[in-house]
Amino acid sequence: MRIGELSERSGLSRDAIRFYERIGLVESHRSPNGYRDFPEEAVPWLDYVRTAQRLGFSLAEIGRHGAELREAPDSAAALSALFAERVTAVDAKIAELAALRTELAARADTGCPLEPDRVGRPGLRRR
Amino acid sequence: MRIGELSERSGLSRDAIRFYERIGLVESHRSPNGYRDFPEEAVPWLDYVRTAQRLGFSLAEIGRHGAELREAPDSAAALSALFAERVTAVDAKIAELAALRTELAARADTGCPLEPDRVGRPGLRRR
DNA sequence: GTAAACGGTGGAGTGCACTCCAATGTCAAG
DNA sequence: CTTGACATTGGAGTGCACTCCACCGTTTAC
Repeated sequence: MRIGELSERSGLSRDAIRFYERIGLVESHRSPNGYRDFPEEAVPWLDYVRTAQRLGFSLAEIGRHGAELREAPDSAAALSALFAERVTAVDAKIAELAALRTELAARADTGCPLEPDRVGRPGLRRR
Repeated sequence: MRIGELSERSGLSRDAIRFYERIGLVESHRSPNGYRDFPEEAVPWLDYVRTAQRLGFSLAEIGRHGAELREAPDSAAALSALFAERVTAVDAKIAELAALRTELAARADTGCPLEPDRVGRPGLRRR
């Protein structure tokens, strides 16, 4: 399909798609007239890209992930390991969010947010 | 405290703190010599800022909510409502991540990651 | 008293992820 | 054959969140 259709179906702008192509996040071949021709699979792929990106993964990470998968031997185990790694990263993010949620909920309870006194939970917080 | 101490205790660079001050995310008053003087509360506040930011909130969002909280009437209920709103936003993010996790885990299981419907292959082009 | 460490400012630069634009080419419909 | 929608390119611009720098003044340790 051409870029206009992919744009509509993926919800990304033409410019964004061309940008993604430039950085190697998506591929197309060219029709004889020079127009980009994208495969069907570009739609779910860009969908995945958007999701991962919205959830805090950079385009570089997403692209690296894709590249690793492509370069991995055909071993299903190797591929699974890469995904498992991603799952771990996502789990870590979820855990962080859960902690933030707790903090926020505690402040909502006390009604005593940033101003009056202590904001951070009392105790050790070092980095 | 001066900016160096705050930098160390918050884990943010001096430049970042000065930048935050410029955009109104943190406040200080000045010592007679012109040095910034930050209150103790700046430490937990910046801690909170970092956490929220790492988890996908923009500085603008963080600042907006901080401002709302500071400007809110003394009503604990109003403040609690604002925090409850944040909690809702965090919950939404967690839900999205959970969905991504499911997707990733499914692919890890099949060992057939981008393949079932052949995703447009990323061609690694480091620029 | 001097040197190091710390503080100040303004401004330029960086990396990311686009977005907009001008100039030009392609193609189907009227 | 023209019009209009769609495509191409390169390059400039945007917004965010810093980071680095030069050049200067202040404070502290010896």
